[in-house]
Amino acid sequence: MPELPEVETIKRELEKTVLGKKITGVKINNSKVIKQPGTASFVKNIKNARINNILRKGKLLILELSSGKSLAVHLRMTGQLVYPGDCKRSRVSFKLSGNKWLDFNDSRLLGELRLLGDWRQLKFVKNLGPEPFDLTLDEFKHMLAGRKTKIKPLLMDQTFISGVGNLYAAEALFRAKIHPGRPARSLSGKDKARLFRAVIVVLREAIKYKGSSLDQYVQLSNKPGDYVKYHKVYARAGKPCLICKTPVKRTTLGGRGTYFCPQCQK
DNA sequence: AATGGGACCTGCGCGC
DNA sequence: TGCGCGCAGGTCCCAT
Repeated sequence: MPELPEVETIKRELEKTVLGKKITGVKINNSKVIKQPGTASFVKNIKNARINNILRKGKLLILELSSGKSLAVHLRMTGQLVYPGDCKRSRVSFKLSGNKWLDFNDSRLLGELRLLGDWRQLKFVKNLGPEPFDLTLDEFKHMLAGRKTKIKPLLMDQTFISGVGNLYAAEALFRAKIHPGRPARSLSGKDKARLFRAVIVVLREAIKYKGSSLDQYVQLSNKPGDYVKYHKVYARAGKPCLICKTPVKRTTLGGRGTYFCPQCQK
């Protein structure tokens, strides 16, 4: 489940390996993941373009091309980018100068590839909230003020802040000792400060360890990320809280599995 | 504004 | 051993 740290990890590896390379060919094994434009036009318009710049906006990866177009990649749940790839399980593979392939894998076909003129015009991008790293504590506090929503779904709302998903929301709330169901506006100043710091720390640590490979996420090199061993609550239902030994609880909030310690998180 | 549901999808683990 | 089922969660969309 790629969130900000996973996508950032891939972005940094792409910069080291494929930046400046030319896309010399495209192999499409399942056109379902190509949302824009049609298949033929996608192939025609991406061929012979050079990868000029690589960006990340929230969980969205953007490859700016020499043609003036950009390739936007959203991994959603099970998307992977692998380089060099082998084309075996890929939905779409890009042949790059040097004759190695960049594979887009996606077992569940929920991921998205788009080739477009100006990625800034994408609705998803326009609606994105600020990156956590770009915020000050004061700004964060103001954003929570008056919000009735439960804090965990709010953290995961990409129009509120961008990049936090189910896993890192749970980890940040645990570290901040805040119950995931608390209305956002009920948080005290100190709560907000702890939460803000926890979000930043968790994301930074996860980037440092190259992401969490619980499910399908892998780094560009096809190796798993190492952050799972530093998880404290996610997917630990019934296991003792690492602080107080109370069994970790699992509930559903906003339709998502939610893990927390009923003793530590108030 | 907030909330809840369904849709998109496939692979996995579970119970029987 | 095999089968059906629920579930995993990122995003969009619709209803209330």
